[in-house]
Amino acid sequence: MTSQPSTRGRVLAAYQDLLISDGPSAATLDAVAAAAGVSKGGLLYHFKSKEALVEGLLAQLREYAEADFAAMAQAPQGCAAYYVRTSVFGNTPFDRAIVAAHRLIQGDDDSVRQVFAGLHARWYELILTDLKDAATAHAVMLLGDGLYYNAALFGFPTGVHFGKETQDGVTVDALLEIVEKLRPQARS
Amino acid sequence: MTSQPSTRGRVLAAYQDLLISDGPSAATLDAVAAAAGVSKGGLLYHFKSKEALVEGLLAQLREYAEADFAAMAQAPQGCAAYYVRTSVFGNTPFDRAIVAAHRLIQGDDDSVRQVFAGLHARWYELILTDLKDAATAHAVMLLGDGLYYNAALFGFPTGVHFGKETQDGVTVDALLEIVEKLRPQARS
DNA sequence: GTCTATAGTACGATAGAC
DNA sequence: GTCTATCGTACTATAGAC
Repeated sequence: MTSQPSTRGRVLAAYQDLLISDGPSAATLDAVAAAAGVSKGGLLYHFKSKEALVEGLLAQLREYAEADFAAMAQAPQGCAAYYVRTSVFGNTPFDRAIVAAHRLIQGDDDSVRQVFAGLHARWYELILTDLKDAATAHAVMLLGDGLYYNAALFGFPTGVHFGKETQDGVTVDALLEIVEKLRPQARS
Repeated sequence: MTSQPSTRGRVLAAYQDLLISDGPSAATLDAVAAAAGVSKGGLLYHFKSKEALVEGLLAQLREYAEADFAAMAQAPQGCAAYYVRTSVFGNTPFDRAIVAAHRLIQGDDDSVRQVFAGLHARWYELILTDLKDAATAHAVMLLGDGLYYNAALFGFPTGVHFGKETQDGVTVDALLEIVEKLRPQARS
């Protein structure tokens, strides 16, 4: 029952949205409070400091991540294809949490880096289970990373990038075909 | 003759180093001036504003980029392999300029984004010439992007990451083998 | 639980001496 | 060309009324 629009939830959502659309420097306490419809004092009642706001964001990210790991482990297309496919920004809650947190990596806060390092380790583990070969697994992860970083850094001008095309008319399906080529063939 | 340690050059180098090691928020005018061994007033004589500092960084980046495009077009191993290989952080002047500028993308400055968009377009063009197929070219670029972004965002704890290994014992050579697998075979 | 008012600090930039 | 001193602003966070 955490999904009701409590003030705390509205503040967190506003912080996330500001990070995604305008970057960390624009996500000041004033701006977040205004976007959430409360005063700065009201915001600081729920989150005692800016660091607490970040922690709130990361806690939410970790929640979504656990659910994603479970889905990935059971994905019928295999973990590798699942990873690449979901590396395209899809505007899901998980995607939004990732991109928002990504924008904080440059900052001084080392805890954000650590969270992403942990996510990466889990993903790699799953892909390796799927593909067996370390180099291939690494290559597939890098491909997905490239997709995600491009989205996170260069973003979605105005809601574009949501479709299937990633660039120059190249579709995700075309990328997935390439990933399948890399899958070690069972000798028959 | 731009390589002599002029004050202007030292300031620019100090700004670059601070961006790479401590991020944008640490690269204040005070910090840059101190690192370069001048006062803030002295710094501002050479660069009238912080924006001018960024422009100086980008000008340098563009210079290095032009030289890299030329080398890439003539690379014996082909453009695709060249791109992936040089996407590993190698501590070259070009690498350092790229990583430093990358840290500014999150900021408000749109000019940094545009420079990287331009670089990407040129690289893609060269790789496509090499590989002929758009989807494959895109995949190779994403692989290189992933390498570079991981380096730029998570960095080099203390000079590590300079060797051939990128992660979990996976070498760049192993990644290059995978790229070669993707190269469309000449029908014989 | 939410507000206003304000303290304290850090940053970018200017002015003017040397 | 480089320095010191200073102004203006924007931000985080606290204190206390309601």
